[in-house]
Amino acid sequence: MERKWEAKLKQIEERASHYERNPLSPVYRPRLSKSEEPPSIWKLFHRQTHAFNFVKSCKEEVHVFALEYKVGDGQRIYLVTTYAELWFYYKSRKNLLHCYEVIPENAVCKLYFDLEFNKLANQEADGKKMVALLIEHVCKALQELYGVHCSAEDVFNLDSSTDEKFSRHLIFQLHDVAFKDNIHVGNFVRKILQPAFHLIASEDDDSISETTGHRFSHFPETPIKQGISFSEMSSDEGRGESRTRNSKEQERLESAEQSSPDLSFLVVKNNVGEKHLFVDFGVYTRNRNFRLYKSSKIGKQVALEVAEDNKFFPKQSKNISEENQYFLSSLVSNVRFSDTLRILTCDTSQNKQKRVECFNSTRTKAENIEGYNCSPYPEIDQFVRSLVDKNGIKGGIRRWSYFFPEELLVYDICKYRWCENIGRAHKSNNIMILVDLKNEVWYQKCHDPVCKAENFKSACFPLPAEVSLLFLLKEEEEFTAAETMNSDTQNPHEPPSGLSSKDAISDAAWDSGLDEADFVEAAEDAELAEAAECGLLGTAAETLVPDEPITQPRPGCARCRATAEVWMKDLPFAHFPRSNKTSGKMIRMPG
DNA sequence: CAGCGCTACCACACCCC
DNA sequence: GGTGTGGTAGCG
Repeated sequence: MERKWEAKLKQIEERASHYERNPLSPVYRPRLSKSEEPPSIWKLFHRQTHAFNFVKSCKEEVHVFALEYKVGDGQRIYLVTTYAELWFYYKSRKNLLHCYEVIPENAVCKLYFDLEFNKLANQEADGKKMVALLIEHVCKALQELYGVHCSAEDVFNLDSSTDEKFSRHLIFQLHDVAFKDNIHVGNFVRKILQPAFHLIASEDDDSISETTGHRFSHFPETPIKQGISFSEMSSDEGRGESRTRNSKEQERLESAEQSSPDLSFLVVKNNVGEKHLFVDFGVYTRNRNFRLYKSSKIGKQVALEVAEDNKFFPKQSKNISEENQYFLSSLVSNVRFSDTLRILTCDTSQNKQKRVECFNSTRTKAENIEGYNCSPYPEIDQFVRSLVDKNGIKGGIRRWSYFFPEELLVYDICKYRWCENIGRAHKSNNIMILVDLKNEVWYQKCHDPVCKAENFKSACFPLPAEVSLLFLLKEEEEFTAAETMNSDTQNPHEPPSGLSSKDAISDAAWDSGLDEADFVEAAEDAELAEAAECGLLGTAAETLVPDEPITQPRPGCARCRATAEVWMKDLPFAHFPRSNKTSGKMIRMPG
């Protein structure tokens, strides 16, 4: 034990001395680029939190993907890149064979399903018919609960079946509609399939896998909110309009309750004969990994492909191939903000209860409901509150939504209605404050139909220093600069001298997105063939970004700035998505 | 050196009748 | 015996 410790200590000292001999170049030297091409972003991380922290610090629109790399134990590493760059390397299907989208917690996303049953245990089951019936039921539910119209033509239907197992993914391509996050999707799915739980519970008490409510109805509970619409004229809560909407909902609910749908087609048996549902409810958890279109599980051959009975066909585009369109459609968290987008929510009854209690306990204070209407960025919430607390009017945050692609936080404001467009407060329409985390600016839009019609967007104002990522990072850099290990960054592609070859490879993987030539070369290297087989583009598992930073950020360079992800991990803004277990500072939303 | 986020299950403590 | 709690194996 002691010897091990001494060896570690010696290793650290050696490394420290190396960094002293090779101090960090103070000047930022951009990498040589062929033309005006956007820079490559291709980074691998062992830890999901590090990957998300890197995303936060990246100016470009990047996403986290999980790659399986070890047969058997399902171990994964995390890749951060753009959709376009991933597709560039991914499309040939010679590499990156086992990729998963990480559906970021708290991010707006599409409605999706994972469906499966054992064919041997359910020989009479007609999978295609079950899918069609499910889609029909879901569309009906969307119509009745949210007034959202859709059909089987809006459902991207992916098949991953084998001889043993029927397996599908459904990704709903709703028009200008999405869910607040995948937890809300899960609540919605559980809600609309509750009669099926009853079916299992009544027939077989041993295999209840989900707790159920006591009411036996079609869609047992109306969501507490119907989702704000960024387009509709709305939404003074508790006043005339929302009351009108609520009574409409009541009508929908009542008509739904008159007849209970037959969901018996959802009941299947597992390989030991226990009853289960065709729908997998385990896929609605935070940061869920969801297998990509054309990826297979490691150790298996079968990839997700367009199902025979798929009825969704993406729009033709000049610039984007059909396959790429399918790929983009399959991505659950690929939802961009737009003025006309509606965000659906679906709370559990427990959360509703909490919300009511919270509201009752704080309403006398006429304050915001702390803890519920807070985003995972408390500093930014506070700043937004300060923006809407002027001229004796204390506005509040009614709700927030997060759009991962643009890193955009959209705050719906209550009480405070001052609109820059008309130079006064709106009489009946609320405003929005949008915080663009990428560009560190905020601006105002509003729900007023006239302002919307002219696509009004206020001027952009910089976020104040205290909530700016740059500021926090700079402080942290100054703090750590003296004691941080430096390395030679003269050429990002050239590993620091004096390190082991293993470290050298690490550095290359650490610092660069492979360009096409690199990629081909790497993939053809016989020694790396196995790793390539695992889909790692020739960067074997041990060549990943280590937890310790080897390069230090170069001031002014967005990409290099980002490599400080390790230093960032304890900063407040880094706790979104949720930070790792050890920090435990993340405010988790109820539920 | 190295995944993550759950849920079901178990052991145990504590309480009450 | 009922209920709450804390740890963990194992699943997706």
